[in-house]
Amino acid sequence: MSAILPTSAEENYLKAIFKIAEKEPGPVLTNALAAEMGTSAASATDMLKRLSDKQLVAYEKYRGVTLSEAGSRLATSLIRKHRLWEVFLVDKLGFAWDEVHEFAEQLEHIQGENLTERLDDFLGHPRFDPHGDPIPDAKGRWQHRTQTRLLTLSPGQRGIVTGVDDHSPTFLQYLAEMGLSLGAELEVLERTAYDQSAKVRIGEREAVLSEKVGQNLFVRII
Amino acid sequence: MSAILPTSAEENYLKAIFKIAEKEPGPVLTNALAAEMGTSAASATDMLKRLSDKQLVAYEKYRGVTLSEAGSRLATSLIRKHRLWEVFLVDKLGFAWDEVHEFAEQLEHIQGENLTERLDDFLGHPRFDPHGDPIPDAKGRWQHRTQTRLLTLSPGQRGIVTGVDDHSPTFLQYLAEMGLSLGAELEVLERTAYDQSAKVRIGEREAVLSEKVGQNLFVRII
DNA sequence: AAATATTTTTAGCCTTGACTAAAAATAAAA
DNA sequence: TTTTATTTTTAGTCAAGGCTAAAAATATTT
Ligand SMILES: [Mn+2]
Ligand SMILES: [Mn+2]
Ligand SMILES: [Mn+2]
Ligand SMILES: [Mn+2]
Repeated sequence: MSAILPTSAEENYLKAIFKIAEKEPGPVLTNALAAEMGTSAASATDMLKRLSDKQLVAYEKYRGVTLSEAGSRLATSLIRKHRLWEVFLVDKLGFAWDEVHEFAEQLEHIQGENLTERLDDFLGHPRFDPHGDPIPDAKGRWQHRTQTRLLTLSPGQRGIVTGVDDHSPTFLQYLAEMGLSLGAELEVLERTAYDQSAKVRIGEREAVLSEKVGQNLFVRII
Repeated sequence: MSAILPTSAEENYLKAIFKIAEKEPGPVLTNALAAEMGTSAASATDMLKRLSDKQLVAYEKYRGVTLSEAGSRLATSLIRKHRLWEVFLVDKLGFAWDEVHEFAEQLEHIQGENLTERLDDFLGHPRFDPHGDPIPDAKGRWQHRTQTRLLTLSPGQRGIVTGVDDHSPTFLQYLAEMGLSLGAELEVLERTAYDQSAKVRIGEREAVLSEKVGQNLFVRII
């Protein structure tokens, strides 16, 4: 029983199912999957049949889909590869954190013996990617970390930037311009009750961050 | 006129045409291309029509095919990427020279702005890949080098290993076991007229190399 | 409970890149 | 110069992964 290799398209769907189920536990619905993949619902249904045939998901018509053990392992491995390649692109090739996603989206599908483990060695076994997302280890175990949205901090509280909940290049570029890279220290000085915007100190600078920013930026309180 | 990106399959065919034409100048025949690609002649004909539609080749039914200017640029760029990734895999990830081809066959197709140039910078602008093959520069210019087959050396002549004409893992592994890596020094001690085998000194060791090895190993005479 | 709205699946079509078998063109031999 | 052999192309088929439009199932209102 030589488990045939999944195609890149299959891998991408598995990853999408994993990500949706992570935020919203329970079966993943066809429309949510299609939206995440940027395809039609009909295409998603097609793919779900293929993944079901390959035992990578448990799919019940009209009821949604969940990953099988094998599907979950594959999705986790894909996320591991994606994030390791992102570390490579930023740490070794010098790309900015908003430039690496599309590359990693391709690189995660490179197949072959030992590549991931050698890359991991070369990078020094990073535990988080350039966006602060955890990198599962070779056995699929996840790092756990307590982080909170900047929005929850009250005036006087300080934090270290640990991640983002919006990975769009525009948001990442905006953060970089504000000096809000991973590891940056900030302190909430004031919060406006009306719109939840916050005046913050970032290193030496002061700035006002909107509710939207507060919602999408993770910090560890110090 | 936004030149649509070629698919991976198209790129592989272009590279195959380039490689055949390199050894055997003139139009490349369908059967030769199919053999190089490991596909049927019918599939090659199909692809030649697609490549011709995209102006990447000049194809005349029954007469063979040659690369257009655009096709030649693409093939050269693909070879550049392939060889740079091979350098990465050997120099940075620590793979052996017989392990990297299949990875590079996939990595060469990764698309996106600046990746190749950043990789080239990171690797220190290597001019040859782990098999001694030249890496064209960003403008598609080729390095030139005088090398000769080991077979042509007479007893008493010494050489430095500069490349191979057979890239099969078995040959590459055999050479590594014999101490014949790139840069290794050797001296021909005797040659047997009957079968063209040669007794050689490799560093401290002595060994007998067959005609087949002599034919597939390139050296620079010193 | 019926009617309506939403979600999901099915049906039918398309492109890419394979394949085999048959036909046509070209090359080699008699 | 015919005949035969080889090479190449065409014709027809398939699977993957998309699409749109129509049908069916499920959920929500009235
Ligand atoms: Mn991907
Ligand atoms: Mn990331
Ligand atoms: Mn390739
Ligand atoms: Mn090589």
